[in-house]
Amino acid sequence: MKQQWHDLALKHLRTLARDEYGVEPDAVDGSELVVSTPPEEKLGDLALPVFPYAKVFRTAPPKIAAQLCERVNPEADKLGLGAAETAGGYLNVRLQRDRLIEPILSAVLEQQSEYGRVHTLDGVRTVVEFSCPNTNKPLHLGHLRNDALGESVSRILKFAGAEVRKVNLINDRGVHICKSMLAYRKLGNGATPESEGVKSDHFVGEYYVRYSRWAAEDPDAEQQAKEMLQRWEQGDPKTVELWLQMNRWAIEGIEETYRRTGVSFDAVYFESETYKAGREEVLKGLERGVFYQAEDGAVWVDLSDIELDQKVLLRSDGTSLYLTQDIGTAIQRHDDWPFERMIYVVASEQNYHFKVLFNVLERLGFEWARNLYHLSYGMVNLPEGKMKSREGTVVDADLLLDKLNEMAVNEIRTKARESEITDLSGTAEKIALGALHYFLLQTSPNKDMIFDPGASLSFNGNTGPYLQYTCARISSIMRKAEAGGATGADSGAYRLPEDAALQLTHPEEWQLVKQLAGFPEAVMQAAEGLNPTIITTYVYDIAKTFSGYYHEVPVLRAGSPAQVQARLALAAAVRQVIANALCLIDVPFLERM
RNA sequence: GCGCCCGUAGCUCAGCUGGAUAGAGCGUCGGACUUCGAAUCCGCAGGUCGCAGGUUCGAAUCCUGCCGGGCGUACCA
Repeated sequence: MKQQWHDLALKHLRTLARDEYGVEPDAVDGSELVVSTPPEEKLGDLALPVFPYAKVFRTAPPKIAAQLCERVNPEADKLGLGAAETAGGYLNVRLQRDRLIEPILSAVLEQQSEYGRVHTLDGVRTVVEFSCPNTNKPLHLGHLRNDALGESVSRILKFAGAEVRKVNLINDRGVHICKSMLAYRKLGNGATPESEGVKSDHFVGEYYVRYSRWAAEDPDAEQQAKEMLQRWEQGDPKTVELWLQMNRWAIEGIEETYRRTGVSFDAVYFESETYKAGREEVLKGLERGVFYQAEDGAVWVDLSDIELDQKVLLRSDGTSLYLTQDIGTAIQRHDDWPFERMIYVVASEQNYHFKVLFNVLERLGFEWARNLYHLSYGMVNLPEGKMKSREGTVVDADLLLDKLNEMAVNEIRTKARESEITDLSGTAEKIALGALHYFLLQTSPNKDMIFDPGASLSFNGNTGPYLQYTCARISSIMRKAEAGGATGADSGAYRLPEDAALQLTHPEEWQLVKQLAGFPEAVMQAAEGLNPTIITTYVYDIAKTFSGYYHEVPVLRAGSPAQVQARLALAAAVRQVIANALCLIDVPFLERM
């Protein structure tokens, strides 16, 4: 509809240019003509500012708007596109409601969970890397932001047509991994997660903490950790065995958290398997003169031509670095599954690292390197400041979820809803997840955010549970309607009465229909900008409109059976779109809560 | 020092490629439950969009310079 108006207005703008101003139609730039929304409902549904053309026509904008209005209206009327009027330099359009309500609602009700799918990225093979945990401790709040972003962006890209492969990279080697191993060997006495009744990744994490305490008092600890890493790299059987055991514990625990949060991967890479892979590529590059070797044997790349520094790619002893390994994994991933784009969801502290990585890959001649993208996200801080592992202020993912769950249970009991739901803990868990993910995705990715446990765990206001509640209310209305048998509905498939447009004349009903129609565009924007915030804002807006609407307009007790049916169909459509949007931001949908 | 990012209401955040009077939530204050679920709704108050210039019909949005904060700038990851 926007596009139609754009084209129509542009066409007449061009004839106007020729007829009245002796300006070549081609001189009228269509990209200058934007279709926006008027600030107030009563001004119309669409707004087209004509200011940009004042200069070409050497005429005041209100006059251009008036002339354009006169020319555009007859055809708009003929096509059923509504009518335009002017307000200063704006051409405001009032759409023809009775011709739009029915097609928009039936599109939602027919396409159901597919409504909102767009094709802007059809077939684009895209790898999304996210999460990337260490195997020495459980996930924390920072990972939750990363996971929420990675999962949500992946779903959004898929919904925009892309072929998405979600990948994880487990950081399972290095001296930090050896630290928890060392502490376990010293202090573990053969304990296991089972024997202690502790979630297995937390069990491993405890030994990392114990190591830190020990190392604070014993300067020899660091040395011992390094020695253990050497033994690991040499393949010492006892070390490898311990490593395997502790990694299994860590990974099993972490996977449990993934299942809990609805996060999953199509492929998992292990640093222990890929850390050597970059070496060969670097050596090849050295041969071709892309890199150079220092006297001590270290291999360097000189990035001063693009105003970056010189970076080491291989240590003087020939071992790999983080950067080296990332070169290897990128190439390996492209071999495994030739992608067009790869998106790394990694915190902003690594901005520099990715600039270097992408540039080095380009220097090595991989043409796909130009389509690598670092989706950088800001730090998650606490009201008291940064999370510090040394000060024990790191917010543990599982504990946070437990706490949210507990609060949700209390809320359900306070509201006396316990008897209404069949699965208390399951429902509470979905509410907890909804609260968490919505909160994390509400802030634009590139910004740092403050996680205030008190405020963010609230279930009131602009929150995930508010959206779930809106859906639960609609579901409740629909259940009642079905029980009453007056709906013409069977199992949630709502038929739209033929005269729906005549029934839905309330201003908020038109507002809702317009919002429903706006969902595909929100998806497009979110996909283009790799930004779930577009979806969170969109879905809150429509939920808020609906909440206000059902407070003042009765659905089941509407004036006539036809109106009841029309309003039910509208409610069903709203619920459908909210559900579709919630799915994109990993907020569970609830029928009851 | 240099590089990148951020600075919008008391607090936490939206604000599409520049477009009409800058929006939410929380918090404060005041209203609405014999009526489709009050995890809701309605209303009041709250802003020199960090500061100063510039670009133009028009700037929270683009450019430059300051100020404040964050993160980098490892043969760590």
